[in-house]
Amino acid sequence: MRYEKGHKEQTRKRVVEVAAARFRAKGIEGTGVAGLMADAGLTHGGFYAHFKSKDDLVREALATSHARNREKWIAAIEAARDRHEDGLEALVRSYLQTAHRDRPQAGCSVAALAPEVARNDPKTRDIMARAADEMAVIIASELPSAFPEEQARETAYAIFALMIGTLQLARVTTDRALSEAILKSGQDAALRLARQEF
Amino acid sequence: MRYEKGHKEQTRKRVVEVAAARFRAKGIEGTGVAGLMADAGLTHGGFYAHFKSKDDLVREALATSHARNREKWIAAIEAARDRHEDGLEALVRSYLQTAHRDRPQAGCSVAALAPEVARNDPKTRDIMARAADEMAVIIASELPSAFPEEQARETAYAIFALMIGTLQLARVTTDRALSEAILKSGQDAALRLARQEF
DNA sequence: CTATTTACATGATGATCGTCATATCGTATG
DNA sequence: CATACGATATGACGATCATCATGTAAATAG
Repeated sequence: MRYEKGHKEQTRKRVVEVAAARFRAKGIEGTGVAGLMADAGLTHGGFYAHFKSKDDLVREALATSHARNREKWIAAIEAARDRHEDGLEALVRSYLQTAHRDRPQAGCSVAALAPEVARNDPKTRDIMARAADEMAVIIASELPSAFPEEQARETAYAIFALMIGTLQLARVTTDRALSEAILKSGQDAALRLARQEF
Repeated sequence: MRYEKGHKEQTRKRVVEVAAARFRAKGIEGTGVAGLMADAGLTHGGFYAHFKSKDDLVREALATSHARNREKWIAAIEAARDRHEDGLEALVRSYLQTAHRDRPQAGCSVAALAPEVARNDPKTRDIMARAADEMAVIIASELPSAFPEEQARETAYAIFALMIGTLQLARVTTDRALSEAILKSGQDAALRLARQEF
């Protein structure tokens, strides 16, 4: 064998990682296979030894982005717990912050790619739909216990929708002060939805 | 002159109209100049007699989509007023409905294109940012008068963010029942935000 | 009724797209 | 130490991309 054992697997992982970042930064259609491989330190030729198509990579990259973000969410909540603070508030403030707005390549794939994925095939849409559902489950688990279960799930989806919509509006807005204000509005509204009684 | 007076202007308008629909349906990068012109019943050659670049058309198409949607919003509110119903509720329910989810080509350009526009140049981003601001103004004007002005603007942005995020999640979700439930969650949450006291 | 004008068509530019066939070449294995 | 293997490179495929130079034809101006 030309390379050490496990080299191919490692390379594959690196390509998926690079892809996950580039898709979020430049869009799926905006990312070419050649540039992708170059970013991973390779040429375009080897691509199809790893993936059967670009769509195949798209699905894997979406799953990877989601897994990473999910970990961040859980970490943010647990860190808040350790400081005896509200988990959902920590999550919302961490999500709707300037750093997240300015670094889509490392951020939420739903906020960065939802409309583009919505135009994709059902298999790819399903990956993001499942990701969104998992996010909603996490949010629901941090809602005040006063929420009836059904209401919790619905409110969780609404809070997640508010989060991605707010991040997108903040990213579109060129006026820096207004963009910050939008992030803050989103934070406040999300927490109001979470704390609302029925 | 080869064609009657005003023919060129009419053609240009038709191209912008077709573009506004295609961008929302297939994305900006997903829409080629050739296909666009074919849709308008023309060949690709004449394109640059009308627009100095594709980016130029993108900006015009975004402005057109927004203007159309703004009219729809105002019409929905006024129709509700005539029936002595709440304008904002009518707006939210009209926006977060199955027909809008299933017809992005005729729907809100912010929900369909925000992340892609966020990656575009500032001039293009500004067009959408201004559109979003106008939508927020409309929402704010329909909020209960109990809202202090500053709070109204912020809540309006949050409601709009919730609306676009909800529509996107509903479009990604392949499970039809869940997609409907997401739309309903968004409706309820938006109205809760609107009716909340401070 | 002819000449001029101009909206659009034809066709080509070089770039980049996704995909694949084949060549290379270093290392693990014999 | 030689060899066979396999991970990646080279290079090409046809398609499509945005853009532009030039050709054509028809309606208006004279």
